[in-house]
Amino acid sequence: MALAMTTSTYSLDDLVHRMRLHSQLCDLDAAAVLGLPFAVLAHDQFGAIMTEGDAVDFCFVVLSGMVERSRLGLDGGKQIMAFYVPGDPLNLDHLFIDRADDDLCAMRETRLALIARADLRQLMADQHGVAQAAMRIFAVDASISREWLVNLGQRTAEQRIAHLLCELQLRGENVGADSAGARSDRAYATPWGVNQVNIAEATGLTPVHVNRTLKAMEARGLLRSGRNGIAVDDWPRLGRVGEFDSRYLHLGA
Amino acid sequence: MALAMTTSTYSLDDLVHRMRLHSQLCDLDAAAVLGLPFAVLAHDQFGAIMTEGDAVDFCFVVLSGMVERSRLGLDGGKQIMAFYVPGDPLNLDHLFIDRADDDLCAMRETRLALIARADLRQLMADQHGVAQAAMRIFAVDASISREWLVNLGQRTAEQRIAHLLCELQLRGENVGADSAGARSDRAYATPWGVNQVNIAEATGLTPVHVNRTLKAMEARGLLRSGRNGIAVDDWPRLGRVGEFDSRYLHLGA
DNA sequence: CGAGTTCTTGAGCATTCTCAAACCCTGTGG
DNA sequence: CCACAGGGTTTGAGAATGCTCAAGAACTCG
Repeated sequence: MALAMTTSTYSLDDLVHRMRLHSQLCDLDAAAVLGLPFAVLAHDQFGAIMTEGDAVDFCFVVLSGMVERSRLGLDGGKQIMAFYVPGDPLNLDHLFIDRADDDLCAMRETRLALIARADLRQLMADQHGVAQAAMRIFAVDASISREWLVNLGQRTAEQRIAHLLCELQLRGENVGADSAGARSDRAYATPWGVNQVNIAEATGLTPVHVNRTLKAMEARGLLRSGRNGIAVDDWPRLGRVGEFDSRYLHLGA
Repeated sequence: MALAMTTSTYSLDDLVHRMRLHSQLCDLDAAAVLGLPFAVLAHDQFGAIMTEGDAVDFCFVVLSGMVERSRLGLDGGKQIMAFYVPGDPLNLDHLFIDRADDDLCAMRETRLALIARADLRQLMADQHGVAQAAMRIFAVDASISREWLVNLGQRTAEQRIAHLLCELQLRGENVGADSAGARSDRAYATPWGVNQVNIAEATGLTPVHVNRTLKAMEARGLLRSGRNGIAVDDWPRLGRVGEFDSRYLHLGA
């Protein structure tokens, strides 16, 4: 697993930022969130955060790194159902449900904030704006998984990959207050530790086919793919290929 | 559209029943829900309840009939993302989000209760148990759509269909207080107005392939399929085929 | 009886999968 | 400094699952 640490070096800034992507949040609300007590948990790559069936008493928020939510098929197949980037709460559902539905797993070196369920509940009861913002994140996450449903059900391999890349890029750009500055290299979609196997698990394709499809897309000039990740020069074009319409992310205020 | 009517003949009994599937609900909470003012809206088959982009001021609850939630691909493909049966709230997300993400559409003659957003919000603020139960429904619905993601991403046509049928059956059995009695003919899964096209749209397959797969399953003795719907004698067996594990429905109290 | 809807069937094709192996880079230990 | 191990990517050949187009059959309703 990992070790708990002092909280001094880390903050919930990114969480507040994420809340502000969807909701107006007054300064009082923001301060209240930043004042939440939390522990920090460090995970290595492939660190299992929780497993289906676990009883969970904390809400987790990604401080750095990246997390996947997945369910296993009986035949050994793994379906990734969501990715979480810094600022994202992993399991707001555990405010209402006691047992984990899914596996959560760090995809690279990751730090998480652990907030006691009771504390978050209390805060949500006291500060209506916080409750509203949290619920909106929950609703947006549901909207995202429904869009993934469309992706798996209705789109070709190429479209699925294009769509996923666009989503990751846009969400990545919106991480942290200094978004624009921090990730100025807009071309690269995957320094996040997302590899072709991950893409396969998220899109319901085989790694082999993901690779072939990426190479075909590269041949058409849609992107460049290789050991260093995937580079995209023309995001609008990729978006058109993947039928990407960002409304489902609800980023506009 | 349809016409609003007097509320006297209809009640939110089934909603209370659905809440009790996931949560303990004290009598006071239940009474409060039953006391909610609501209007009744009648829809014919294919009646559009709302369309992506609509501003919505009401929360809808299915009184009778069946509703689908879908998103359209640009190429004309339709992906059904959820089915709603009597007692199910359609759009709890609109407590937190103002614009509709998806299309909602009646699949047969359907009656809906319209509850003003403000009223439901007020009730949830006053009665903590109701808020808890509503949020739990919201969380369970999210869990269901994640299971659908596994269905589309990881399973064969036969498994997808088997899984969907098992889910519909189990949810159908749990509708209304008199569940056991009302739907005593446990064999039939689809008097609900779910046809092969609907199954196709929900599973990401073509209607033609759904038909062929059903016939193949019939040949193996898994079910009987025809104009009258689909009949299943051995649900456990069908469940095994579809890797159906009902935990994701959170029906156990 | 005719129109509409849903189900059924056929033939050919496309996308995606499976199995299997090679390759490339990076980091590690002799 | 080189051999080697390991993760990720790349490629090939053959097979399968599911799709497209197209038409026919069965039941329902007016």
